[in-house]
Amino acid sequence: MINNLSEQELLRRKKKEQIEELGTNPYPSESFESNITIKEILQKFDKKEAGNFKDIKLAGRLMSRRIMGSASFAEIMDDSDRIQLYIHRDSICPNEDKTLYNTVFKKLMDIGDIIGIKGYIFVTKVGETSIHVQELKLLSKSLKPLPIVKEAKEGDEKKVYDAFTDPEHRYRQRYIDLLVNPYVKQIFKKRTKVIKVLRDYFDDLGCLEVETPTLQPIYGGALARPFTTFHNTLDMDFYLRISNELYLKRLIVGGFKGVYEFAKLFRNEGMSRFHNPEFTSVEAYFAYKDYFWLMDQVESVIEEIAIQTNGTSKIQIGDNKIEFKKPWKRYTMFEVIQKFTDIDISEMNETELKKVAKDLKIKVDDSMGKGKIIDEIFGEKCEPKLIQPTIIMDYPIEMSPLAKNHRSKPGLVERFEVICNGKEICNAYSELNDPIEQRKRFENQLELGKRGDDETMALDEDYLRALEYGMPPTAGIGIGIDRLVMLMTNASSIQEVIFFPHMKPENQN
RNA sequence: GAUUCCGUAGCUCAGCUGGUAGAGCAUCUGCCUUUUAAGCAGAGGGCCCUGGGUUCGAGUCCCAGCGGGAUCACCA
Repeated sequence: MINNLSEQELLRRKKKEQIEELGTNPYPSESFESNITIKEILQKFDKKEAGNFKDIKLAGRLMSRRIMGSASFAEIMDDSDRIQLYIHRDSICPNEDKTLYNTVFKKLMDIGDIIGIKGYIFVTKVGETSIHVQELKLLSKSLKPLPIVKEAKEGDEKKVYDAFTDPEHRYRQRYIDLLVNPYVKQIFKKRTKVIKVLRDYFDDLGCLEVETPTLQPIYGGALARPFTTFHNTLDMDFYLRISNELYLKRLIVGGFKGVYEFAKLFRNEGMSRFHNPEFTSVEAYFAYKDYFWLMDQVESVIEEIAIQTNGTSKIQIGDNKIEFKKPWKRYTMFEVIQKFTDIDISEMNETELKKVAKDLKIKVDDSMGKGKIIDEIFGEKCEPKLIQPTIIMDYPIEMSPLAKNHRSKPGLVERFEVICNGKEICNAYSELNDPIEQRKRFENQLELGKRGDDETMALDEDYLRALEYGMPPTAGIGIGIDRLVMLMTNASSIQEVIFFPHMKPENQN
Protein backbone atom coordinates (compact mmCIF):
# COMPACT_ATOMS: atom_id res chain seq x y z
CA MET A 1 0.00 0.00 0.00
CA ILE A 2 2.70 2.44 1.03
CA ASN A 3 4.41 1.85 -2.31
CA ASN A 4 1.42 3.32 -4.13
CA LEU A 5 1.80 6.67 -2.42
CA SER A 6 3.05 9.59 -4.43
CA GLU A 7 6.12 11.52 -3.45
CA GLN A 8 3.97 14.31 -2.04
CA GLU A 9 1.89 11.91 0.05
CA LEU A 10 4.97 10.26 1.53
CA LEU A 11 6.36 13.66 2.37
CA ARG A 12 3.21 14.74 4.18
CA ARG A 13 3.19 11.53 6.22
CA LYS A 14 6.75 12.29 7.21
CA LYS A 15 5.81 15.83 8.18
CA LYS A 16 3.03 14.46 10.36
CA GLU A 17 5.57 12.29 12.20
CA GLN A 18 7.92 15.25 12.64
CA ILE A 19 5.07 17.25 14.17
CA GLU A 20 4.50 14.42 16.63
CA GLU A 21 8.23 14.36 17.43
CA LEU A 22 7.99 18.05 18.35
CA GLY A 23 5.44 17.01 20.97
CA THR A 24 2.43 18.34 19.06
CA ASN A 25 -0.65 16.25 18.30
CA PRO A 26 -1.47 16.72 14.60
CA TYR A 27 -5.07 15.72 15.39
CA PRO A 28 -5.87 17.39 18.73
CA SER A 29 -9.16 16.67 20.52
CA GLU A 30 -10.05 20.01 22.12
CA SER A 31 -12.75 22.12 20.51
CA PHE A 32 -11.62 25.31 18.82
CA GLU A 33 -14.49 27.72 18.52
CA SER A 34 -14.41 30.55 16.03
CA ASN A 35 -15.92 33.77 17.35
CA ILE A 36 -16.75 35.18 13.90
CA THR A 37 -17.10 33.98 10.30
CA ILE A 38 -14.95 35.19 7.44
CA LYS A 39 -18.02 36.47 5.65
CA GLU A 40 -18.91 38.59 8.67
CA ILE A 41 -15.38 40.00 8.80
CA LEU A 42 -15.38 40.92 5.13
CA GLN A 43 -18.85 42.47 5.24
CA LYS A 44 -18.60 44.37 8.50
CA PHE A 45 -15.01 45.51 8.22
CA ASP A 46 -15.48 46.96 4.75
CA LYS A 47 -18.49 48.87 5.99
CA LYS A 48 -16.32 50.21 8.80
CA GLU A 49 -19.08 49.50 11.24
CA ALA A 50 -18.07 49.39 14.86
CA GLY A 51 -17.34 45.93 16.12
CA ASN A 52 -14.81 43.76 17.74
CA PHE A 53 -12.05 43.24 15.23
CA LYS A 54 -9.36 42.46 17.76
CA ASP A 55 -9.23 39.04 19.40
CA ILE A 56 -10.48 37.32 16.27
CA LYS A 57 -10.58 33.55 16.65
CA LEU A 58 -11.05 31.54 13.50
CA ALA A 59 -10.72 27.94 12.34
CA GLY A 60 -10.51 26.81 8.75
CA ARG A 61 -8.50 25.23 6.00
CA LEU A 62 -5.21 26.62 4.73
CA MET A 63 -5.76 27.23 1.00
CA SER A 64 -2.59 29.00 -0.12
CA ARG A 65 0.79 30.09 1.23
CA ARG A 66 3.35 32.61 0.04
CA ILE A 67 6.37 32.38 2.23
CA MET A 68 8.88 35.20 2.52
CA GLY A 69 11.69 35.18 5.01
CA SER A 70 10.22 36.03 8.35
CA ALA A 71 6.79 37.06 7.14
CA SER A 72 4.30 35.19 5.00
CA PHE A 73 0.91 35.51 3.46
CA ALA A 74 -1.58 32.69 3.47
CA GLU A 75 -5.27 32.16 2.89
CA ILE A 76 -7.72 30.51 5.23
CA MET A 77 -11.18 29.26 4.20
CA ASP A 78 -14.11 28.56 6.50
CA ASP A 79 -17.69 27.60 5.74
CA SER A 80 -18.48 31.13 4.60
CA ASP A 81 -15.55 32.53 2.59
CA ARG A 82 -11.77 33.00 2.37
CA ILE A 83 -9.53 35.64 3.87
CA GLN A 84 -5.84 36.45 3.74
CA LEU A 85 -3.61 35.84 6.74
CA TYR A 86 -0.47 37.79 7.48
CA ILE A 87 1.84 35.60 9.50
CA HIS A 88 4.86 37.33 10.97
CA ARG A 89 7.54 35.32 12.75
CA ASP A 90 7.89 37.47 15.84
CA SER A 91 4.14 37.87 16.19
CA ILE A 92 3.47 34.16 16.52
CA CYS A 93 6.82 33.53 18.27
CA PRO A 94 7.30 36.47 20.66
CA ASN A 95 10.01 34.64 22.63
CA GLU A 96 13.42 33.21 21.69
CA ASP A 97 11.98 29.96 20.37
CA LYS A 98 11.04 30.46 16.72
CA THR A 99 10.20 26.81 16.04
CA LEU A 100 6.49 27.44 15.45
CA TYR A 101 7.24 29.75 12.51
CA ASN A 102 10.52 28.45 11.15
CA THR A 103 9.77 24.76 11.45
CA VAL A 104 6.07 24.12 11.98
CA PHE A 105 4.57 26.77 9.72
CA LYS A 106 7.26 26.99 7.05
CA LYS A 107 8.34 23.35 6.84
CA LEU A 108 5.64 21.12 8.27
CA MET A 109 2.35 22.73 7.28
CA ASP A 110 0.80 22.30 3.85
CA ILE A 111 -2.05 23.62 1.78
CA GLY A 112 -5.09 21.70 2.95
CA ASP A 113 -4.15 21.59 6.64
CA ILE A 114 -6.86 22.68 9.02
CA ILE A 115 -5.69 25.37 11.39
CA GLY A 116 -6.96 27.67 14.11
CA ILE A 117 -5.71 31.22 14.52
CA LYS A 118 -6.07 34.22 16.77
CA GLY A 119 -5.32 37.74 15.60
CA TYR A 120 -6.63 41.12 14.53
CA ILE A 121 -7.91 42.63 11.30
CA PHE A 122 -5.99 45.15 9.22
CA VAL A 123 -5.78 46.28 5.61
CA THR A 124 -2.63 45.75 3.54
CA LYS A 125 -0.93 48.38 1.42
CA VAL A 126 -2.78 47.14 -1.65
CA GLY A 127 -6.08 47.31 0.22
CA GLU A 128 -6.82 43.67 1.01
CA THR A 129 -8.57 42.95 4.28
CA SER A 130 -6.37 40.53 6.21
CA ILE A 131 -5.83 39.00 9.61
CA HIS A 132 -2.58 39.67 11.42
CA VAL A 133 -1.99 36.32 13.10
CA GLN A 134 -0.85 36.26 16.73
CA GLU A 135 -1.48 32.60 17.52
CA LEU A 136 -1.41 29.63 15.19
CA LYS A 137 -2.45 26.06 15.92
CA LEU A 138 -2.63 22.97 13.74
CA LEU A 139 -6.06 21.34 14.12
CA SER A 140 -5.77 18.58 11.53
CA LYS A 141 -2.94 17.55 9.22
CA SER A 142 -3.86 16.90 5.60
CA LEU A 143 -2.05 13.97 4.00
CA LYS A 144 -3.19 14.37 0.41
CA PRO A 145 -2.48 17.38 -1.82
CA LEU A 146 -5.63 19.28 -2.75
CA PRO A 147 -6.25 20.31 -6.35
CA ILE A 148 -5.33 23.97 -6.34
CA VAL A 149 -7.61 26.25 -8.27
CA LYS A 150 -6.05 29.63 -8.81
CA GLU A 151 -7.53 32.83 -10.07
CA ALA A 152 -5.34 35.50 -11.56
CA LYS A 153 -6.16 38.81 -13.13
CA GLU A 154 -4.75 39.50 -16.55
CA GLY A 155 -5.74 43.03 -17.34
CA ASP A 156 -9.48 43.13 -16.88
CA GLU A 157 -9.95 39.40 -17.44
CA LYS A 158 -10.14 36.89 -14.66
CA LYS A 159 -8.41 33.69 -15.58
CA VAL A 160 -8.87 30.43 -13.69
CA TYR A 161 -5.98 28.02 -13.60
CA ASP A 162 -6.18 24.28 -13.06
CA ALA A 163 -9.93 24.26 -12.55
CA PHE A 164 -11.23 21.07 -10.96
CA THR A 165 -13.87 20.35 -13.58
CA ASP A 166 -13.71 16.67 -14.52
CA PRO A 167 -17.27 15.47 -13.71
CA GLU A 168 -16.11 12.00 -12.71
CA HIS A 169 -13.74 13.35 -10.08
CA ARG A 170 -16.17 16.03 -8.98
CA TYR A 171 -18.98 13.53 -8.28
CA ARG A 172 -16.87 10.69 -6.92
CA GLN A 173 -14.97 13.01 -4.57
CA ARG A 174 -17.65 15.56 -3.84
CA TYR A 175 -15.75 16.66 -0.71
CA ILE A 176 -12.98 18.00 -2.96
CA ASP A 177 -15.50 19.60 -5.30
CA LEU A 178 -17.09 21.41 -2.37
CA LEU A 179 -13.75 22.63 -1.05
CA VAL A 180 -12.35 23.83 -4.30
CA ASN A 181 -15.37 25.05 -6.29
CA PRO A 182 -17.27 27.62 -4.22
CA TYR A 183 -20.33 27.63 -6.51
CA VAL A 184 -21.05 24.00 -5.63
CA LYS A 185 -21.88 24.88 -2.04
CA GLN A 186 -24.30 27.51 -3.27
CA ILE A 187 -26.20 24.91 -5.31
CA PHE A 188 -26.71 22.73 -2.25
CA LYS A 189 -27.62 25.64 -0.02
CA LYS A 190 -30.32 26.49 -2.55
CA ARG A 191 -31.46 22.88 -2.54
CA THR A 192 -32.01 23.02 1.20
CA LYS A 193 -33.80 26.35 0.76
CA VAL A 194 -36.20 24.83 -1.78
CA ILE A 195 -37.08 22.08 0.68
CA LYS A 196 -37.51 24.56 3.51
CA VAL A 197 -39.91 26.77 1.53
CA LEU A 198 -42.02 23.73 0.63
CA ARG A 199 -42.04 22.48 4.21
CA ASP A 200 -43.03 25.88 5.58
CA TYR A 201 -45.74 26.21 2.96
CA PHE A 202 -47.30 22.83 3.75
CA ASP A 203 -47.02 23.48 7.48
CA ASP A 204 -48.81 26.80 7.05
CA LEU A 205 -51.62 24.97 5.28
CA GLY A 206 -52.01 22.87 8.40
CA CYS A 207 -50.45 19.67 7.07
CA LEU A 208 -48.59 17.14 9.16
CA GLU A 209 -45.16 16.00 8.02
CA VAL A 210 -45.08 12.21 8.20
CA GLU A 211 -42.92 9.20 7.37
CA THR A 212 -44.08 6.05 5.58
CA PRO A 213 -42.29 2.79 4.74
CA THR A 214 -39.40 2.72 2.31
CA LEU A 215 -39.53 -1.09 2.25
CA GLN A 216 -42.85 -2.10 0.77
CA PRO A 217 -44.29 -5.59 0.18
CA ILE A 218 -46.25 -4.32 -2.84
CA TYR A 219 -44.87 -1.47 -4.88
CA GLY A 220 -47.50 0.95 -6.04
CA GLY A 221 -48.48 4.54 -6.62
CA ALA A 222 -46.51 4.94 -9.81
CA LEU A 223 -45.58 3.23 -13.04
CA ALA A 224 -41.96 2.09 -12.80
CA ARG A 225 -39.67 -0.89 -12.28
CA PRO A 226 -38.60 -1.38 -8.65
CA PHE A 227 -35.49 -2.52 -6.78
CA THR A 228 -36.06 -5.79 -4.97
CA THR A 229 -34.61 -6.73 -1.62
CA PHE A 230 -35.07 -9.53 0.89
CA HIS A 231 -36.00 -9.74 4.56
CA ASN A 232 -34.33 -12.72 6.20
CA THR A 233 -36.58 -13.19 9.24
CA LEU A 234 -39.83 -12.82 7.33
CA ASP A 235 -38.35 -14.84 4.50
CA MET A 236 -39.90 -12.62 1.87
CA ASP A 237 -39.13 -10.10 -0.85
CA PHE A 238 -39.57 -6.40 -0.31
CA TYR A 239 -39.43 -3.58 -2.79
CA LEU A 240 -37.81 -0.19 -2.32
CA ARG A 241 -40.65 2.23 -2.79
CA ILE A 242 -41.24 3.71 -6.23
CA SER A 243 -43.82 6.00 -4.62
CA ASN A 244 -45.33 6.71 -1.22
CA GLU A 245 -48.70 7.79 -2.56
CA LEU A 246 -50.86 4.90 -1.37
CA TYR A 247 -49.52 5.11 2.20
CA LEU A 248 -50.15 8.83 2.45
CA LYS A 249 -53.74 8.38 1.28
CA ARG A 250 -54.24 5.68 3.93
CA LEU A 251 -53.36 8.42 6.42
CA ILE A 252 -56.04 10.66 4.93
CA VAL A 253 -58.49 7.78 5.44
CA GLY A 254 -57.18 7.74 9.01
CA GLY A 255 -58.47 11.26 9.53
CA PHE A 256 -55.61 13.67 9.00
CA LYS A 257 -56.74 16.76 7.13
CA GLY A 258 -53.42 17.03 5.33
CA VAL A 259 -50.15 15.10 5.23
CA TYR A 260 -46.89 15.41 3.33
CA GLU A 261 -43.61 13.52 3.14
CA PHE A 262 -40.23 14.24 1.62
CA ALA A 263 -39.32 10.81 0.37
CA LYS A 264 -36.44 9.15 -1.36
CA LEU A 265 -37.94 7.09 -4.19
CA PHE A 266 -36.13 4.31 -6.02
CA ARG A 267 -36.64 3.34 -9.63
CA ASN A 268 -34.67 0.61 -11.30
CA GLU A 269 -34.35 2.27 -14.67
CA GLY A 270 -31.95 4.08 -16.91
CA MET A 271 -29.57 6.75 -15.65
CA SER A 272 -29.06 10.01 -17.45
CA ARG A 273 -28.58 13.65 -16.72
CA PHE A 274 -32.27 13.73 -15.75
CA HIS A 275 -32.42 10.43 -13.86
CA ASN A 276 -30.72 9.09 -10.75
CA PRO A 277 -31.78 5.64 -9.44
CA GLU A 278 -32.83 7.26 -6.17
CA PHE A 279 -34.37 10.68 -6.14
CA THR A 280 -36.31 12.92 -3.82
CA SER A 281 -39.93 13.82 -4.15
CA VAL A 282 -42.39 15.54 -1.90
CA GLU A 283 -45.95 14.31 -1.93
CA ALA A 284 -48.77 16.15 -0.20
CA TYR A 285 -52.45 15.26 0.26
CA PHE A 286 -55.23 17.61 1.29
CA ALA A 287 -58.64 16.38 2.42
CA TYR A 288 -61.76 18.19 1.13
CA LYS A 289 -59.85 19.89 -1.72
CA ASP A 290 -59.84 19.38 -5.49
CA TYR A 291 -57.29 19.81 -8.25
CA PHE A 292 -58.30 23.39 -9.05
CA TRP A 293 -57.45 24.40 -5.51
CA LEU A 294 -54.10 22.61 -5.86
CA MET A 295 -53.27 24.48 -9.07
CA ASP A 296 -53.45 27.76 -7.17
CA GLN A 297 -51.27 26.38 -4.37
CA VAL A 298 -48.56 25.05 -6.66
CA GLU A 299 -48.35 28.35 -8.54
CA SER A 300 -47.91 30.17 -5.23
CA VAL A 301 -45.34 27.88 -3.68
CA ILE A 302 -43.15 27.64 -6.76
CA GLU A 303 -43.20 31.40 -7.27
CA GLU A 304 -42.16 31.70 -3.64
CA ILE A 305 -39.35 29.18 -4.14
CA ALA A 306 -38.03 31.14 -7.11
CA ILE A 307 -38.01 34.35 -5.07
CA GLN A 308 -36.43 32.73 -2.02
CA THR A 309 -33.64 31.05 -3.99
CA ASN A 310 -32.93 33.66 -6.65
CA GLY A 311 -34.33 36.87 -5.24
CA THR A 312 -36.71 37.19 -8.20
CA SER A 313 -39.50 35.26 -9.90
CA LYS A 314 -37.75 35.64 -13.27
CA ILE A 315 -34.87 33.21 -13.67
CA GLN A 316 -32.37 32.58 -16.44
CA ILE A 317 -32.37 28.85 -17.17
CA GLY A 318 -30.08 27.77 -19.97
CA ASP A 319 -31.00 29.96 -22.92
CA ASN A 320 -34.43 30.76 -21.53
CA LYS A 321 -35.68 33.47 -19.22
CA ILE A 322 -38.43 31.87 -17.17
CA GLU A 323 -41.10 33.83 -15.30
CA PHE A 324 -42.58 31.96 -12.35
CA LYS A 325 -44.94 34.75 -11.33
CA LYS A 326 -48.48 33.44 -11.08
CA PRO A 327 -50.90 32.90 -12.73
CA TRP A 328 -49.53 30.48 -15.31
CA LYS A 329 -51.09 29.42 -18.58
CA ARG A 330 -53.46 26.48 -18.32
CA TYR A 331 -54.40 24.11 -21.12
CA THR A 332 -56.25 20.84 -21.22
CA MET A 333 -54.33 17.94 -22.72
CA PHE A 334 -56.49 18.05 -25.87
CA GLU A 335 -56.09 21.83 -26.21
CA VAL A 336 -52.33 21.74 -25.99
CA ILE A 337 -52.07 18.91 -28.52
CA GLN A 338 -54.28 20.86 -30.88
CA LYS A 339 -52.18 23.97 -30.27
CA PHE A 340 -48.95 22.25 -31.35
CA THR A 341 -50.24 19.80 -34.00
CA ASP A 342 -53.45 21.42 -35.31
CA ILE A 343 -55.19 18.10 -34.73
CA ASP A 344 -58.28 17.70 -32.56
CA ILE A 345 -58.01 14.24 -31.01
CA SER A 346 -60.71 14.74 -28.38
CA GLU A 347 -63.26 12.50 -30.14
CA MET A 348 -60.90 9.88 -31.57
CA ASN A 349 -60.86 6.15 -30.86
CA GLU A 350 -57.75 3.99 -30.51
CA THR A 351 -57.46 3.17 -34.23
CA GLU A 352 -57.74 6.81 -35.27
CA LEU A 353 -55.21 7.84 -32.64
CA LYS A 354 -52.71 5.28 -33.87
CA LYS A 355 -52.98 6.70 -37.36
CA VAL A 356 -52.43 10.25 -36.07
CA ALA A 357 -49.39 9.10 -34.12
CA LYS A 358 -47.93 7.36 -37.16
CA ASP A 359 -48.52 10.47 -39.29
CA LEU A 360 -46.61 12.46 -36.68
CA LYS A 361 -43.77 9.89 -36.90
CA ILE A 362 -44.33 8.63 -33.37
CA LYS A 363 -43.65 4.95 -32.73
CA VAL A 364 -46.68 2.95 -31.59
CA ASP A 365 -47.09 -0.74 -30.83
CA ASP A 366 -49.85 -3.14 -29.81
CA SER A 367 -49.15 -2.85 -26.09
CA MET A 368 -50.19 0.80 -26.20
CA GLY A 369 -53.69 1.74 -25.16
CA LYS A 370 -55.43 4.98 -26.02
CA GLY A 371 -54.00 6.84 -23.04
CA LYS A 372 -50.43 5.83 -23.73
CA ILE A 373 -50.67 6.97 -27.35
CA ILE A 374 -52.00 10.37 -26.28
CA ASP A 375 -49.22 10.58 -23.73
CA GLU A 376 -46.64 9.82 -26.43
CA ILE A 377 -48.04 12.51 -28.73
CA PHE A 378 -47.96 15.00 -25.88
CA GLY A 379 -44.45 14.02 -24.82
CA GLU A 380 -43.15 14.24 -28.35
CA LYS A 381 -44.93 17.28 -29.79
CA CYS A 382 -45.85 19.50 -26.84
CA GLU A 383 -43.76 18.96 -23.72
CA PRO A 384 -40.37 20.07 -25.13
CA LYS A 385 -41.96 23.30 -26.39
CA LEU A 386 -43.45 24.30 -23.06
CA ILE A 387 -40.78 26.56 -21.60
CA GLN A 388 -42.69 28.91 -19.32
CA PRO A 389 -44.40 27.13 -16.42
CA THR A 390 -47.63 25.74 -17.78
CA ILE A 391 -50.42 23.70 -16.27
CA ILE A 392 -51.65 20.83 -18.43
CA MET A 393 -54.90 19.31 -17.17
CA ASP A 394 -57.51 16.64 -17.83
CA TYR A 395 -55.58 13.52 -18.77
CA PRO A 396 -56.92 10.34 -20.37
CA ILE A 397 -58.14 7.86 -17.81
CA GLU A 398 -55.94 4.97 -18.96
CA MET A 399 -52.72 6.68 -17.90
CA SER A 400 -53.96 7.75 -14.49
CA PRO A 401 -55.23 4.78 -12.47
CA LEU A 402 -55.33 6.70 -9.18
CA ALA A 403 -57.01 9.91 -10.35
CA LYS A 404 -60.68 10.72 -10.04
CA ASN A 405 -63.00 10.64 -13.06
CA HIS A 406 -63.56 14.11 -14.48
CA ARG A 407 -66.69 15.75 -13.10
CA SER A 408 -68.01 16.51 -16.62
CA LYS A 409 -65.75 15.02 -19.31
CA PRO A 410 -66.14 11.25 -19.81
CA GLY A 411 -62.92 9.30 -20.39
CA LEU A 412 -60.81 11.92 -18.65
CA VAL A 413 -59.57 12.37 -15.09
CA GLU A 414 -59.05 15.43 -12.92
CA ARG A 415 -55.29 15.45 -13.17
CA PHE A 416 -52.75 18.15 -13.96
CA GLU A 417 -49.03 18.43 -14.42
CA VAL A 418 -46.80 21.48 -14.43
CA ILE A 419 -44.36 21.57 -17.32
CA CYS A 420 -41.45 23.97 -17.21
CA ASN A 421 -38.39 24.23 -19.44
CA GLY A 422 -39.73 21.23 -21.38
CA LYS A 423 -39.87 18.94 -18.34
CA GLU A 424 -42.53 17.83 -15.91
CA ILE A 425 -41.96 19.19 -12.43
CA CYS A 426 -45.09 18.04 -10.67
CA ASN A 427 -48.05 15.74 -11.03
CA ALA A 428 -51.32 16.21 -9.18
CA TYR A 429 -54.95 15.14 -9.14
CA SER A 430 -58.24 14.96 -7.42
CA GLU A 431 -57.72 11.56 -5.82
CA LEU A 432 -59.91 8.66 -6.82
CA ASN A 433 -61.82 7.69 -3.67
CA ASP A 434 -64.51 5.41 -5.15
CA PRO A 435 -63.31 1.94 -4.09
CA ILE A 436 -65.33 0.09 -6.74
CA GLU A 437 -63.96 2.30 -9.52
CA GLN A 438 -60.47 1.99 -8.05
CA ARG A 439 -60.69 -1.82 -8.20
CA LYS A 440 -61.72 -1.61 -11.86
CA ARG A 441 -58.75 0.66 -12.60
CA PHE A 442 -56.33 -1.79 -10.98
CA GLU A 443 -57.88 -4.62 -12.97
CA ASN A 444 -57.51 -2.60 -16.14
CA GLN A 445 -53.83 -2.17 -15.29
CA LEU A 446 -53.49 -5.94 -15.04
CA GLU A 447 -55.03 -6.21 -18.51
CA LEU A 448 -52.51 -3.72 -19.92
CA GLY A 449 -49.80 -5.76 -18.27
CA LYS A 450 -50.97 -8.85 -20.12
CA ARG A 451 -50.85 -6.88 -23.40
CA GLY A 452 -47.12 -6.43 -22.81
CA ASP A 453 -46.85 -3.06 -21.06
CA ASP A 454 -44.13 -3.71 -18.47
CA GLU A 455 -45.05 -0.65 -16.44
CA THR A 456 -48.39 -1.25 -14.83
CA MET A 457 -49.67 -1.06 -11.29
CA ALA A 458 -50.14 -4.00 -8.98
CA LEU A 459 -53.46 -4.51 -7.23
CA ASP A 460 -53.18 -3.46 -3.59
CA GLU A 461 -55.96 -5.12 -1.58
CA ASP A 462 -55.22 -3.28 1.64
CA TYR A 463 -55.37 0.05 -0.12
CA LEU A 464 -58.78 -0.88 -1.54
CA ARG A 465 -59.90 -1.96 1.94
CA ALA A 466 -58.88 1.45 3.26
CA LEU A 467 -60.88 3.20 0.53
CA GLU A 468 -63.91 1.06 1.34
CA TYR A 469 -63.98 2.55 4.82
CA GLY A 470 -64.22 5.92 3.07
CA MET A 471 -61.68 8.56 2.06
CA PRO A 472 -62.81 12.19 1.94
CA PRO A 473 -62.55 13.96 -1.39
CA THR A 474 -58.83 14.68 -1.53
CA ALA A 475 -56.36 16.52 -3.72
CA GLY A 476 -52.79 15.24 -3.94
CA ILE A 477 -49.56 16.37 -5.53
CA GLY A 478 -46.04 15.05 -6.09
CA ILE A 479 -43.15 17.38 -6.85
CA GLY A 480 -39.77 16.15 -8.06
CA ILE A 481 -37.32 17.97 -5.83
CA ASP A 482 -34.21 17.26 -7.88
CA ARG A 483 -35.73 18.57 -11.10
CA LEU A 484 -37.08 21.62 -9.32
CA VAL A 485 -33.65 22.34 -7.83
CA MET A 486 -32.12 21.94 -11.29
CA LEU A 487 -34.40 24.73 -12.50
CA MET A 488 -33.73 27.00 -9.54
CA THR A 489 -29.95 26.59 -9.83
CA ASN A 490 -29.75 26.50 -13.64
CA ALA A 491 -28.07 23.09 -13.44
CA SER A 492 -27.88 21.09 -16.63
CA SER A 493 -27.70 17.67 -14.99
CA ILE A 494 -29.27 15.98 -11.99
CA GLN A 495 -25.80 14.97 -10.78
CA GLU A 496 -25.11 18.66 -10.10
CA VAL A 497 -27.87 18.82 -7.49
CA ILE A 498 -27.33 15.48 -5.72
CA PHE A 499 -24.33 15.31 -3.38
CA PHE A 500 -23.43 11.73 -4.24
CA PRO A 501 -25.01 10.72 -7.55
CA HIS A 502 -24.84 7.04 -8.38
CA MET A 503 -22.01 5.97 -10.64
CA LYS A 504 -20.44 2.72 -11.68
CA PRO A 505 -18.04 1.44 -9.04
CA GLU A 506 -14.60 2.91 -9.17
CA ASN A 507 -12.09 0.57 -10.76
CA GLN A 508 -8.50 0.06 -9.70
CA ASN A 509 -7.33 0.61 -13.29
C1' G B 1 -29.10 0.21 -24.63
C1' A B 2 -27.11 3.04 -29.49
C1' U B 3 -23.67 6.63 -31.57
C1' U B 4 -19.40 9.52 -30.66
C1' C B 5 -15.29 11.65 -28.04
C1' C B 6 -11.90 11.12 -23.97
C1' G B 7 -8.32 8.44 -20.18
C1' U B 8 -0.37 10.95 -20.06
C1' A B 9 3.11 13.86 -13.17
C1' G B 10 -0.73 15.73 -7.08
C1' C B 11 -3.84 19.44 -10.61
C1' U B 12 -4.76 21.47 -15.71
C1' C B 13 -3.19 19.89 -20.25
C1' A B 14 0.68 19.30 -24.80
C1' G B 15 2.85 15.13 -27.21
C1' C B 16 2.92 15.63 -35.47
C1' U B 17 3.38 10.47 -40.64
C1' G B 18 5.42 5.09 -34.71
C1' G B 19 12.02 6.38 -32.84
C1' U B 20 14.83 7.41 -25.06
C1' A B 21 8.21 11.27 -21.73
C1' G B 22 6.88 17.40 -22.01
C1' A B 23 4.94 22.48 -20.01
C1' G B 24 2.55 25.55 -16.24
C1' C B 25 0.84 25.20 -11.33
C1' A B 26 1.71 22.15 -6.84
C1' U B 27 6.13 19.71 -4.13
C1' C B 28 11.47 19.98 -2.48
C1' U B 29 16.35 23.02 -2.10
C1' G B 30 18.35 27.85 -2.41
C1' C B 31 17.62 33.33 -3.15
C1' C B 32 14.47 37.15 -1.47
C1' U B 33 13.63 39.04 5.23
C1' U B 34 8.55 42.70 7.46
C1' U B 35 2.16 44.24 4.00
C1' U B 36 1.83 40.86 -1.88
C1' A B 37 4.07 36.77 -5.55
C1' A B 38 1.37 33.20 -10.49
C1' G B 39 8.63 36.22 -7.65
C1' C B 40 13.75 34.27 -9.34
C1' A B 41 17.25 29.94 -9.88
C1' G B 42 17.74 24.77 -9.51
C1' A B 43 15.91 19.70 -8.38
C1' G B 44 12.75 15.51 -7.77
C1' G B 45 8.33 13.35 -9.44
C1' G B 46 5.29 8.84 -14.73
C1' C B 47 2.69 0.53 -14.85
C1' C B 48 1.28 7.15 -20.63
C1' C B 49 -6.43 3.26 -17.72
C1' U B 50 -6.01 -2.51 -18.25
C1' G B 51 -5.06 -6.87 -21.37
C1' G B 52 -3.85 -8.74 -26.06
C1' G B 53 -1.99 -7.87 -31.22
C1' U B 54 1.00 -5.55 -35.45
C1' U B 55 6.24 -3.88 -35.53
C1' C B 56 13.28 -4.11 -34.94
C1' G B 57 10.60 -0.52 -31.89
C1' A B 58 3.81 1.51 -29.45
C1' G B 59 1.80 7.13 -25.21
C1' U B 60 0.99 7.08 -30.64
C1' C B 61 -1.61 2.00 -35.03
C1' C B 62 -5.37 -2.44 -34.48
C1' C B 63 -8.73 -5.59 -31.24
C1' A B 64 -11.08 -6.42 -26.54
C1' G B 65 -12.18 -4.68 -21.71
C1' C B 66 -12.76 -0.91 -17.61
C1' G B 67 -14.09 4.11 -16.33
C1' G B 68 -15.99 8.88 -17.83
C1' G B 69 -18.30 12.91 -20.96
C1' A B 70 -21.75 14.44 -24.85
C1' U B 71 -26.02 13.26 -27.92
C1' C B 72 -30.19 9.96 -28.64
C1' A B 73 -33.98 6.20 -26.74
C1' C B 74 -37.26 4.76 -21.76
C1' C B 75 -38.69 6.27 -16.90
C1' A B 76 -39.51 11.69 -12.72
